[in-house]
Amino acid sequence: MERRAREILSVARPILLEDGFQALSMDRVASQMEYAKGTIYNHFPNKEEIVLALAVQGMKLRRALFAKAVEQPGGSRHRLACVGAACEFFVSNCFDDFRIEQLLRQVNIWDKTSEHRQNTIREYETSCIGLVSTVVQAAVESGELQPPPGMDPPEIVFGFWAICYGSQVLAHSSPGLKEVGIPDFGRAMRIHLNSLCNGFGWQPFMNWQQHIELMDSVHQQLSSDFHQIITSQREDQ
Amino acid sequence: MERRAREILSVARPILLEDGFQALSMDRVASQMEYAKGTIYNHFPNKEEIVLALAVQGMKLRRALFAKAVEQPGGSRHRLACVGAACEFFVSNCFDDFRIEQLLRQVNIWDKTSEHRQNTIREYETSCIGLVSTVVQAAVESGELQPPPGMDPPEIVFGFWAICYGSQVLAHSSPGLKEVGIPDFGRAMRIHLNSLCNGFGWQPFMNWQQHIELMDSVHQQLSSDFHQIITSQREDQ
Amino acid sequence: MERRAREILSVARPILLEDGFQALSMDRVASQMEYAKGTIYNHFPNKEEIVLALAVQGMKLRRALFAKAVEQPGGSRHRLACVGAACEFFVSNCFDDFRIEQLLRQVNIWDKTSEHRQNTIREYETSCIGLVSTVVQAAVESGELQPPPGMDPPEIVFGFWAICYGSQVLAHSSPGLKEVGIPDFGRAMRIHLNSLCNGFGWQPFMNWQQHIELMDSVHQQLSSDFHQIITSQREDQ
Amino acid sequence: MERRAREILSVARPILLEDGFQALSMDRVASQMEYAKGTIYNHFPNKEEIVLALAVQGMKLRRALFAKAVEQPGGSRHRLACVGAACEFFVSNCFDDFRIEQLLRQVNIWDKTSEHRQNTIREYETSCIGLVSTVVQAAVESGELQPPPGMDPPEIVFGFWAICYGSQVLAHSSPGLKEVGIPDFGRAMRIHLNSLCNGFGWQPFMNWQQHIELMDSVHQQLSSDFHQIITSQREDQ
DNA sequence: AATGAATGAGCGTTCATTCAT
DNA sequence: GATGAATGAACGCTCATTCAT
Repeated sequence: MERRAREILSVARPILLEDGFQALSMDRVASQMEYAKGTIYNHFPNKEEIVLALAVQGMKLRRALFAKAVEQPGGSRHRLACVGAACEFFVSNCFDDFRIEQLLRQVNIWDKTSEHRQNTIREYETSCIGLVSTVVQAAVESGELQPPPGMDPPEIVFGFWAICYGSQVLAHSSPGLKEVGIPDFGRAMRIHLNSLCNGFGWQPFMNWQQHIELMDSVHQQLSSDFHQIITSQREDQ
Repeated sequence: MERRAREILSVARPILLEDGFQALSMDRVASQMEYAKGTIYNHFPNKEEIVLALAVQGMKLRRALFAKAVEQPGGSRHRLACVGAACEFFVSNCFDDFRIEQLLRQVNIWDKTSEHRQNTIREYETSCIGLVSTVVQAAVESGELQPPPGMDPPEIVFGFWAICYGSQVLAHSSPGLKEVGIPDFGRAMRIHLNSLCNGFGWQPFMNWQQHIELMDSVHQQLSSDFHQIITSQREDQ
Repeated sequence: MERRAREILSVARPILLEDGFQALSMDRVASQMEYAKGTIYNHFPNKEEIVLALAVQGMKLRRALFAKAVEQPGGSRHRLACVGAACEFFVSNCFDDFRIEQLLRQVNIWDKTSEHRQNTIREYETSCIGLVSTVVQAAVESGELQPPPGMDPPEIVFGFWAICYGSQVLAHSSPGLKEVGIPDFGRAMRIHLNSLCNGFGWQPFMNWQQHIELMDSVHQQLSSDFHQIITSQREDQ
Repeated sequence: MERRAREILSVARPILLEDGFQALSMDRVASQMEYAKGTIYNHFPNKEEIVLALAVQGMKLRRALFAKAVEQPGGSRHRLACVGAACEFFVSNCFDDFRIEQLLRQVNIWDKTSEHRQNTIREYETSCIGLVSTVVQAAVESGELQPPPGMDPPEIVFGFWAICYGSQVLAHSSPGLKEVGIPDFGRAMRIHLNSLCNGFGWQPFMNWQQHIELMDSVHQQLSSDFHQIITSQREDQ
């Protein structure tokens, strides 16, 4: 049944997160639930598919957050801040999902998985970029942003995405960021994102204080919406 | 004796890169070289240490490139471009090392490794950030850069680092970046790095064309130096 | 209902032939047809029974060929040639059936199968020997053959059967028969069968050229009959 | 060590013979000896190799018997009788080896085995045919045998081989040979082999009684030699 | 009659690690 | 210091069979 698959995923998730892909074994999953190993294979043909299915859960969640952020009213830069808030919210509240997504980028999972689930993953990724691109596109159309010639919205998005992704990964995997002189990576990330906007001449110009205030207010505004989204999504999982 | 260790690493490296951490086993390493499994254990107490040792090789290399970049004459923004060139050069010519470093950020390797080698890794990372920080520091001191108050050079570096790292990882792990609308991620990365500089008001201001020209010229200038460095370093490995 | 069983067999057959008994599993059969695993168990209590049922199909076919061969007019030696032609035809055109029969002689199938199907198999085998024995019997009665005292027709048949069976198996399983110096095992087999006849003094004596000519002509004569038989039999399967 | 391999084979052999290839599992072998499963894999990379190794033992033995038979003095037909005796002796006293050899002809073993052991098997087979061919060759050269034109010694051997192999297999796998009317397949086989000789005009002509007497006497003569050979060979195994 | 989820023992294989030589 | 046989738990996966629906 469908419920069975969700149970399997809910058992597999903590194993994957706490002890890594290597430690995720069908034996271990089976031993932690009431069903036998063979039963798990009726739902997932191999453990890689389990990881993919877990990743899909997270990507679904994030896309929902992004969709909510993008649909906010206001100027393009304000809406971009909303997306940034969605990003921050996602990493804060769904950090596990973020880490699972990271896994996909590292371990050799793709070879053994069905094309169907692979496509699902790709669609979610594409769709997230697309959502943010609409904000950039709106900025261009309204004249708030004049990107370098030959630079399309997705390429602009790529920069923000790289800062967000890179910051998060480095922050959580670099041993002793504080010792190096980066005490609050979240604040640093916000400032960099804002500076990048300014660097592109994205109107209205904001100094770092204005940006941080904006981010805080946006967070407050969307917080309950976001919580509602992840609550309802997780009920389905 | 020391040579033995290097031989082991040179056998382990392609296994790790081609088939992943899971596939790296002492058995397989031993079968591909003239020494027995037991001998390998005399040099590396477990396979995680091998991975760490491989990572150290790469980080040594990159620090050498960074050192060369940082010692270039010229304005701070020009020197930062040199560091950028070093980054690009590293990923182009030492992509394997880059991937091994990524591995460290994902797989559960740290638990089983000696504190000594862990510290070595940390020192190289700190040292790289430190090198780049000197450029930022110089920019601040010369007045070319006025960072937001409370933002120290390492935090500035963090932004550039995040863009570089994030871009590379996303570019090499996102299925179908081109389909999404990002045909040349290298160019996009350069533009974003430049925009970030501009966003911080780093003098002299540069538009994207000037920056790309600068990067190209810097590359040409340093190319042979860089090649010499990786050649000599690899002889030692 | 009966058609269902035939469908199952037609799915199982290529699996058995291409990948062997080990690879034949109820799961695999079910996955290749429209019915579920449980349904298959309603028709065949285990996979051994499927193999037996497949073998019966082949043995039915061969007996039909033998019956046609034996009913030919002419001298006993001519009729024996007809049986030989049936053998050759069977192996050429129903090689799969021949291989399945071989399987029965090797794999431990008998323990798990019903006595009923086992008896069916035995009856077909006995019946084939019986058919050929009638030819030998006729030869004895007509005086064309004087077998050693105490040697009954079935024992004579046994020799021919052994040459045919042994030749076929050796030819198809001996790696590199040609390299050993046996370029055309079919021709060799014919000569040996003829020599055995001559050795028993079976009248009329034939040299090897006459025998091969006889075999060729008999083949031409019976070919269309044989084809008709396997066509009609296979419709029933 | 070498002794360990022999121990493994001696455990595997009865499993293979009593319950078939399917039942031969590394688990079962390990459970029946003092060494662990992993140890077995140090000697044989998979179970197919074990079967091949067992087959080699038998083929070595048979070739030794053939070599002894062939080196007997006397006319070619007498020496051929010696080979026949070797065959009969082999099947009587090394029936297990004969059955293992049969296995090779049926189950898909070749795919997973090393080319080295495969070649060993082929060499033994070729070598056995070669030994018998020398007898045929001698018969031709002495004028005792005039084979059909274009029929080389190995092709002659093929006929005898087919009768021997086919008879043995049919005798041991046909359910109820006696019921069919073949009470003593050994006697039948002898008569057929003799008739085949006569059919080729192999001199001196022998009737079935003379042949059976010859075979009996040859058996008595060689019996102790043969026993000695298998005893000494089995000590090495 | 048909289904197909569930089972769980079993399979072939791997591998980090130990340790006597 | 080097060896490599030995270990034995663990792994991913299969599959004949059962049985409630």
